[in-house]
Parts: sequence; C-alpha cells; structure tokens
Amino acid sequence: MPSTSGHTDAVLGDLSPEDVRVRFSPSPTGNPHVGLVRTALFNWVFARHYGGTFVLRIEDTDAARDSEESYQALLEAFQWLGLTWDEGPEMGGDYGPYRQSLRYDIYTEIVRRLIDAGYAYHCYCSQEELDERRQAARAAGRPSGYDGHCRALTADQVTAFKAMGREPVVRFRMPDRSVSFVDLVRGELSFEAENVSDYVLVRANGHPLYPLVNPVDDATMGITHVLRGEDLLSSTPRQIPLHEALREIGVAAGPMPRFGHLPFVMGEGNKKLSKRDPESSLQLYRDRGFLPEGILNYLALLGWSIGGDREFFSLDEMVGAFDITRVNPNPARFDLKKAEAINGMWLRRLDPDDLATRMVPYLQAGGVLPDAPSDKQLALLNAASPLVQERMVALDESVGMLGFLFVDEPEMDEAAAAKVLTPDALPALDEAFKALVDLGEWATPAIEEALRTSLIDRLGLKPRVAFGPIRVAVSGRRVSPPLFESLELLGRERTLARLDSAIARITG
RNA sequence: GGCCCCGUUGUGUAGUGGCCUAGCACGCCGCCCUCUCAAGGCGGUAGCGCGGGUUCGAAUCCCGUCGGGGCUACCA
Repeated sequence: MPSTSGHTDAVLGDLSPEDVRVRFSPSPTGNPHVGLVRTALFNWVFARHYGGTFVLRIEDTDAARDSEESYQALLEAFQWLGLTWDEGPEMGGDYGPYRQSLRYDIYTEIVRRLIDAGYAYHCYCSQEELDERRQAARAAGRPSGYDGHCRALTADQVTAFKAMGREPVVRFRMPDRSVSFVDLVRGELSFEAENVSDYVLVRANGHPLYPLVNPVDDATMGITHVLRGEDLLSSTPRQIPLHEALREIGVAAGPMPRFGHLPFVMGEGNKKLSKRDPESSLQLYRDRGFLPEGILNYLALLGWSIGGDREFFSLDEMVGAFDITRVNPNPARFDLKKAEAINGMWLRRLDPDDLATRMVPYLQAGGVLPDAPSDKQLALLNAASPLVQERMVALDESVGMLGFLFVDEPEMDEAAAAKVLTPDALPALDEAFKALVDLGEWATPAIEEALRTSLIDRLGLKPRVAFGPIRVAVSGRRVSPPLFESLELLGRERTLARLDSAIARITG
C-alpha cells in the first residue's frame, strides 16, 4: 500500500512502489541479536509497505568467524519471527546465489573490470609504510586515511615492488570531489574528498573484502534502498562512487540505491548492544517466552512511532503505516521492562487456546509436561489458560504458575510454608477440608460458597487469613492463579490430599 | 588527532513556529478493586543539555558550546 505522504518522492523518486528492492545482509557470526532483528524488521516492513521485494543475503566472506550453526540459527530466527524473504537462501531468486561465499567469481571478474577501467589500482605499500604515514598524518592533524601513494605507479616501480616479492592489494580510486547524498532518516549529508580515502577492495591474498562485495551485491542484485545501521554511515561516501563506477562498467541491475541509516539499539551504560552482551540475544527472549508479535512490536518502537498515542500494533498495521523518513535518528535504549509490558499485552490478547498451545513447549522445558502430553493434560491446560493469561509477561512463567496442576505433589516453597503453614492456620485448613469433603458439586461457585460460608461467616476469619494457607497448601506457593478456579481444576481428590498433608506438616 | 552522526522526564516516544502552563506509554510511588499475584481504574513523580540569536511568538529555525556515540583495518 503506497504511502501518500509528501515524503514518498524522497523515498521512491520515479520508482514504482512495487519496484522497491531491499535486502538484509547479516553475516553468520554468533547468535542473532535484537539490533539485527530491528534492522531486518524495518527492511522487511519497508518492502511490504510498498509491495516490493525483500532479499535475504548472507555475508559470509569471513571464514574465520562465520559458522554454519550461526547461519542456520539466522534462518530459523527469521522463520520464527515471520519475516519471510522473497529471494535468498533456501528460496532462490533471479539474482542468486545469495551467499557471498558462492559469489567469488563475480567479485573477481568485476574487480578486473574496475581495474581495466581505471576505477581501481594495485597498491604495493607495506603495512609498516602505511602505519608510519598514517601516524605522521595523524600527528600533523591531517586525515589519516590512505595517501594515494600508489595511485600512479610507473611500470618500473611496479617491477621493482614485484622483485621485492610484494603482493599488491586492490584499492578503489576515490574521485577528487565531495560526496553528498540524502539519507532517508538523516537528511542531506556531505563529505569532503580529502576525508574519504582510497580503500582496499581486495586483499593481497586475493580475498575480496566487505567494502567491495557489499556494494557489488547491492548493485548486481538491483537493490534500490539500503537501510542499515548507523555504523555504516561513514562508509556510504566510499560506496556511492563505487556504485557509480559499477554503473559505468555496466554491472548494476538497478538504479543508484538510496540509503537510510538506522539508529543503534543501545544496552546498559549507553553502549551499542553487541553480540557479546547477553541481553542482546534474541534467543534469550525466545527462551523467556516472548512472542514474535511482542518482540517485533517492541523493537518497532525503538526509533519509530505509528503516530498518535498508539504503541500496541500488529505487523500488518506497521506495514500499512511505515515511513522510513519518520524514523528517529537518535539511538534508543533497549528497555526490558517495556519489552515485557508490550509482550504482556500480546499475551493477554491471545485466544486462550492459542495461549495454551504456545505454553506447551515451555511447560515441557520446565518439566511440567511430558514430550507427548495426553489429551487429558492438554484439556487441563486449556482450562487453566485463561487463569494465567493476565498474570504473565512471558510464557516461561507458566511453569511456576501452573506446575501444581500437573503433578501429584506440588513442590513446596519452603519460605511460603514457614510463613503461612503455622499452627494458626490449622483451623482454616481443618474447616476447609470439612467443607469440601462432602461438597455436592465440584465447581468454582460451589467451592467458593462453601469456603466462604464456613471460613468467613462461621469462623469469622479474614479472607486473607482464611485463604492464604489453602493457597499454599494446594499450590505450594503464596502466589497462584485464582484459588477457587484452581481448586476446581485440581479436583477434589488432590485438593483434599494436599490440605491433609499441609495439616500433617503443621501438626508434625 | 581527523571526519561524521545524535541530543524532549529514568526509558521509549508525540511534537515539523502559536492548539505546549510539553501529550502518551513503560518504570516508580500512592489509592481503588480484591482470595494471593496480576489485570483494570484513578492520581502522583519527573523532561525540551547549555548559551546566544532570528521572530510579536521557539521544544520546533540559525550559530556556538557541552555531552554521548560511530568511523578512522589487507573485520563485517
């Protein structure tokens, strides 16, 4: 659904909405983290908003750090989140392959043509020479990038370097002019030529580097919009001339891409959340029982607003309203409490049966349910689902809250027992046992009435004094789902047995 | 050191010159509801980094300043 806002021109230019092609291009190192997910989400939503194409590309040119496990984890995470890709690994497309490790021939060929056309050149400077000149430039207060030393080597100089056994790197020849572009989230940006130096495209050992392969892939895949983290902002003035050169040598499949740099997601201490930070791991939130809907909704809030006073919205709603030019350029801090609150809203909005289904894996992981739950256990879970729905912010809490329903003997919280299961509680427990043992109909209203009549009316106990011990006796905890409903689900037999053992525990 | 980005309550945001004695959400505090805990309701707390301009009027525009961050590799 194309936006009708005045920003559309800035975003699309003369492109048709459906021609939009964006990509998300992670490198498979470590676990997917929330900053990555946020970037992926914005790209995905951007593509869907215009009815364009979302490409997933794997940047696995760093053999030392890349891993197959990480690659698999990446794909799996996308599937879990529901961020489907139109072209990419396991899916194919007209611009493949979509893993850089499979595209080396393309890079080699393009570099050759870049050199032939004069856009790139061999540089024989040694590491030591580079360091020395860099330090000197720095000491003099000048930009410390490459000084263009090998830009115009004579044949004799080249021969001499080769005789010394030096292997050259390939550098891109930056044009001698400033580079300006309109960043989709930051507006007009400009960089002076002297601050953007010739950079290395290919290592001396022939290995193509990120500054080459990323723009080459974007160009050859016809990417129209590059939305990425702001850490790449300062590499944009180097990439634009490369893109221009790629157009000149005829390998670009689409228009010059437009760029938008998304703000960082920060962690504690106002530092960019990195893969090293445990709280950045998407897996952590999955394990905790965040819903994909909840995580995505929360992450969308980091740098974007759907407008008005709304914060709770679905992916579809986000797709409809998304406008990249309305993304906030300043970094946002990941706030667990807020993430939980949003997730809690999603949890409460779920159909109770759906919630029950989603709780199953967590109850299994927590040892509450077996690998293959019986129909009876599943029915019990469905019945219990509404009881815990508004008491959780994440699915893994179901283990503690519902465990007592699925076992013969609940695990007793000793602190709770010590505090509540005292001789003072005996009358309430005794009376509750008596009131329930002969109760006609075992249903919540009858249970409640029986208990209130005997404990509150007859014994004159305060509700909290009366029901506290019963709660601990049957659930093993001081906090539980609503008591009378819980008793109904527990059944008469187990209720009475637990009251009995609580009494026994007190009287010793 | 050089270049660049960013700056609204504790956190995320709304705000695009008058609707702002700055709204909303989370958090925190209190009250209500109540069988616990939640959920829900009500109320409170706290902010335009600072200084100059421009203007009748500035959170919004300009300049400076301070603070935070990024880049500055034959990593991505």
